[in-house]
Amino acid sequence: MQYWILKTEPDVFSFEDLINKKTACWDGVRNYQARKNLRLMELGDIAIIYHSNIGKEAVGIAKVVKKAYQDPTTKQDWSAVDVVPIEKLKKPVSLEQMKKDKILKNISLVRQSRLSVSPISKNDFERIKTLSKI
DNA sequence: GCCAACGTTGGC
DNA sequence: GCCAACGTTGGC
Repeated sequence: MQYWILKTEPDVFSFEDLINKKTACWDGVRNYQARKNLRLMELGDIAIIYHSNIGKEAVGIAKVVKKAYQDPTTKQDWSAVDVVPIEKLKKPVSLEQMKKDKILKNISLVRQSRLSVSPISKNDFERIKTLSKI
């Protein structure tokens, strides 16, 4: 059981879009490190959805419902997974909050902002959940 | 819109 | 295989 952060630009695909679609194919990843992470995802793994550029905040939680398969948007060797929304965070957790937070300031989202799929610890996940309820 | 950080590409 | 040039991402 692993936790992840999935980053998306909300004007391209937002958490609201995910809620509306119910199931989304998480495709378009074109980064080897991110691909590696995608392929490590297991059924039932949990992902924080983070909005980059616009908002710059964690907005919701999703679950992996289909393991990595061929990205349908390309013939090249890239992977996609399917996710469903679990819950919308009551209060989004901003990047600024995470940077200031003792626990979260070292997560890869903060340290390596370009990586679109990255693992986080259960502890980090719980911390984000806690912050979203304050 | 700018720039820093990072990844990728291509010439040697 | 190295490294400079270039492209992309994302925060500010």
